[in-house]
Formats: sequence, structure tokens, C-alpha cells
Amino acid sequence: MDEYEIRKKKIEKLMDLKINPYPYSFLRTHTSREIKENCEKLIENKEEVKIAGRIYLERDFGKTKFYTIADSYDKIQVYFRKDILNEKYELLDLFDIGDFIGVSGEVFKTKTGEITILVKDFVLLAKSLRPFGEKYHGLRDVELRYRQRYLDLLNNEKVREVFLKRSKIVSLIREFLDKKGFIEVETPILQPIYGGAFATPFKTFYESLNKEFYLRISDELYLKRLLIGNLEKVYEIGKDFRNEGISRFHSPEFTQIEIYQSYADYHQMMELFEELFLFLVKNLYNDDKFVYSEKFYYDEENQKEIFLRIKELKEKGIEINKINIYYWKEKDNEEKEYLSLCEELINFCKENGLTYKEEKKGERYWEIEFLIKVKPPFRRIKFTESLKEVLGVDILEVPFELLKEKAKELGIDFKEGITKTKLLDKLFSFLIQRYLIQPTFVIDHPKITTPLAKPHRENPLLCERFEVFVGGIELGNAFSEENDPIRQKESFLELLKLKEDETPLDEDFIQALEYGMPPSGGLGIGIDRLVMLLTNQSSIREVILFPQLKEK
RNA sequence: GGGUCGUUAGCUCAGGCUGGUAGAGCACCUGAUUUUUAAUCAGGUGGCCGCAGGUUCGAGUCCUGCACGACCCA
Repeated sequence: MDEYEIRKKKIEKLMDLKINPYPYSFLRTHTSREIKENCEKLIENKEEVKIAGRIYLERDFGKTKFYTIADSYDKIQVYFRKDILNEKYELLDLFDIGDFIGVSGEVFKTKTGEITILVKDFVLLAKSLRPFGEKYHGLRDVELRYRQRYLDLLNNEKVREVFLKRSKIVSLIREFLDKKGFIEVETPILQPIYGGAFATPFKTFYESLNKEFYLRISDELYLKRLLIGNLEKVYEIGKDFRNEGISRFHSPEFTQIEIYQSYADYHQMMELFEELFLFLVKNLYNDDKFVYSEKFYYDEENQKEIFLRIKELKEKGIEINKINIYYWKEKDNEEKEYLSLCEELINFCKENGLTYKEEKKGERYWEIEFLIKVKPPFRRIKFTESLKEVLGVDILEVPFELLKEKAKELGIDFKEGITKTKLLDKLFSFLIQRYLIQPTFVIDHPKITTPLAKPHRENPLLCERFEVFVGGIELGNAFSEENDPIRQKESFLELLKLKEDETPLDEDFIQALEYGMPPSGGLGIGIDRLVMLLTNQSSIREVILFPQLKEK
């Protein structure tokens, strides 16, 4: 008989005893955290407390039992004694790890000092039929962790922390913007024409309108319509959808915030970002710096990669906080191959004057750790000039063909039909982006890449745009927004003609612009990536509760 | 789409190179145990070794294909 059957039998026994295994509610007086925070007072007053939670661990001594139970806030120990509970004590035989229970009793400290509740009475709140995991190692199988995230949340404290932090980040963003007088709005996710970015959309069919619709790839064109309607400062936090590849940094369904401010240009949006980012970091870390690291999992290729990466970072003068080396077992019991690779890395660190730290972590990987310093104003570098520095040619002047040749020389792979915009993007991420560890604005992109930005006031071949990078991750994108309806239409049509973009022309948006849009700054920030950075996660799936996986 | 690695008990992992009756810890069951902290002690149950083929007297192990996942590249 397997565990599932055994637990079902226990439910039958409970029913025989007229005990409902799934009752309706339980009124607790405290959460586990509240008990721990107020324990001295509770012990002194011998106050009766009621708490509820899930049984996590069980230690059975025959006539007494200890359970560790967990609620949303913390874990707390409860203590059952047969001489207090009498015949009701036998009921505990029908309880299992994973069950929800409610207990009432007095708080005390055990001889080892652990805050514990001496149980006077208890009740089953929900029976669990399946065991949920392993008490020591937790749940490691990545696939199971994503497919059954509830088990991940139950087993892995670190995962809980990431998602609690995500929620905190989003509410801090709202707090920051609301205080500045921005209003939060909601615009359509189902759109008859998609726009505001270059991306392949998800298609759907709107039955009652009898028309093909798209899931939005961006909120931009609707939020601008609000600026036209004299809502001066607006923002929207929501899902956008791009029907493209999945990677460590890309999820087809992702969360973005877009912020628009009338009478501002991209310089003011940079200041807004600096202020917002500092606000987040200060509230999360109680400091103006935080740690972010690049991870290299144990596999032969990666082991070579880390040496190359450290070397190139040093060449570029980028400060490395330290190198972390993690072991699966105690160092003495580690596999020889891995140990010798670690030894090699340690020697390398010593030679290069890098500090390193060794630690048993239940996983084999190495980390390059950076200390990100959030001190406005952030560095600003110009897109074209940064590329000119490393390529030796001005991307605005050289013919496209020559640019392609340069890219090939550098070993960058691309398809023959690549657009100039995409090639520039590749060059940039290969040559520049990977070194943008400390907060950096990359500004003034070639006009052709960005139809929705105003041309640069000093050089019409450029536009007033910035992208912001931290930890090598692209966090956001912003413009002085184009508000000249005639020029806007022309640059849309130009792109269509050059086949740089296949986004259909949104006549309705052009018409809206014709009524007049104030000069405005707009800023989009990828929330998932921001959370990755602020929780030091290397995969976007680690900050999305339910990432899509193929069906098995 | 390409490359590398992985898939063994409910969970965490050995075994695989060199083919010969499927292993451990946790969980679970039985018993002991009135302050434990991954409690402890004694005994026990539990496997389509991801799926499908092939090689072989014999495959968890070798070969091929497929599925799913991770990482890297596009």
C-alpha cells in the first residue's frame, strides 16, 4: 500500500470518528511571526494563542510529539503531550506531514531556547494526500519546480524569498510613481493592430467582432493616446506578449511597466529612472549598493568560459567583487575532476589578485560577483561612439555591406537577410553590452532603429533615446517621444519600405497624434529582468511563478 | 533550429567507463522512546532504471530514434 492509499484510509478513519477532514475555517489569534515577535509578553501573560499552518516536520517520542508547522510568514514549533491532551492525543496518529492544522495553547521556551506552543487543543484543517518533498535537500528537479511551483514554494525558502521580493518591488514602484503624481491606467491587451515595438505578435480571434486580433507587444500607442487626452503622467504595469524565442532573458509572456510624462524629454526620464532605481535599492537593501553575480555551472565548456570572462573583464577595467566557488559536498569528498578545476581557478584568482570564497552549497558552480553601486548620475555613453571606439568605423557612415564584413570578422553569426537594425543590435550586445555592469545609460541611437523617438535635436541621423543596463542586463528603453504626426507617419512608412519592420501602419494612432500630443518622455522597464537583477537570479524563469513548459 | 549534459523508489542521489539477481539517505509502515531541532534506536514495505527499437545467451549499463528538461549558441 503506498502513501496515498494510507492517507486515504486515514481520512476514512477520521470520518468514522465524525471528524471532518476538510472543515471551513479557523480563527487564529496570531501568525507564527507575531508569536515570535511578541513571545516575551505572551510567555509572561500565559496568554492563550491560536495559530494555523501546515505540518512540516514531526518528532515523535511516544507520549509527546513535536511538530514544526509553517504558515505564510514563518515556521514555529508546537508541542503535544499525552498527559495534557488525554485520549485526543491518539488522533495525532491520523495526521501526516503536509496536513494543515490549527492549535491553541500557551507559548513557552524549550530548554534549548526555541519558542514553542504547548498545545491545549488542536483541530485538523485540511488533510494532505501526497507527500510534498524531502526535508533536507528540498526539491531540486528544475522541471518539477516549474511544473509544480507550489511544491517549490513549500520546499525552497530561497524561492519564496524571490517571489516575495518581486511583489515588494512592484509595490515600491507604484508607491514611488503615485507619490510623484502619476496615475495608473489599464489599456487593451487585445488589440486590432499591434505596435510600439518590433516583435512578432500572438494572434487570436475576436468572435463577436468577427476579426483577427493580437495580444499586445507593447502598451505604447495607447498610453500616448492618453497624453493626447491631457492625462499628463501615466503608467501601466502589465503583461506584454512577443511570439519569439525563449531564453534566460526572454519570456514570450512578460511584465513591463511603461511610464509617460508630458513636457519631459529623455534627459528627464533618465533622472526619473535614476531616482526610481535608487529608491528600490535603498528600500530592498537598506543601502545604495547590492550584489549581482554571473553564474557558471559545472560543465567543461563553462569552466573555460569563466577564465575568458574574468580576463576580458579585467582588460576592460571592470571591478570584480569576488569569485565564489561552490561545492556539492564537503570539499574533502568532492569529485577529483571538479576539485582540480576549482584548484585551477583558485590559483588564477591568486595570480590576479582576486578575492575568492569557497562554500558548500549543494551545487557545483562558480560565480563572478559584482558590487553594483547605485550613485546617480549614472554613466552615459553614446551608442554610435561606443561602437566606433571598438569597431574603428562610424556605423552611420560605413555602407551596410562593410558593416556586415566587420561583423563576420568578429565571428558574429547572422543570416544574409538581416536588417541593419538587427545587425547593429547584435554588434552592440556582443561588443558593448556585456561590459555594462555598473548602471549605464546608452544614449542617442541611430534614427533608423527607432521610429517612435524624436530625431536628435543636434544630429538628425540620431534619435533621442536611451537604454539602461545594469549587470549586463538591458532593463529599460526610453525616448523623447515623437509627437510630429507627419514625421511619425513618414518614418513608419520608411521602415515598411525598407522591410526593417513589418508592423502594420496604425492610422488611428496617427490621427490621434494629429490632434496634438505634448512633448513627452516615455520609459519602459522590464519588470522580470529588474527582479532578476535585484534578486540575483540568472534565469527569467526563476522570477516568473508559472513559466510555460511543453506538455509532457 | 544546432551543440553539450540530464531523466533510476514519493524526494535527494549512487550504480553506467569495463553488460551478469536494482542500491543508499530522507519519507512511509511496525515497535521503543515525556524537551526534540535533518531527533535517535531496531525491523520492514516500496522500482516498466523517461518512451520505443536494436546489438547480445543476457541491457539500468552499449547503439539508434523519440519525448521532456537544463545550459550554451543561433
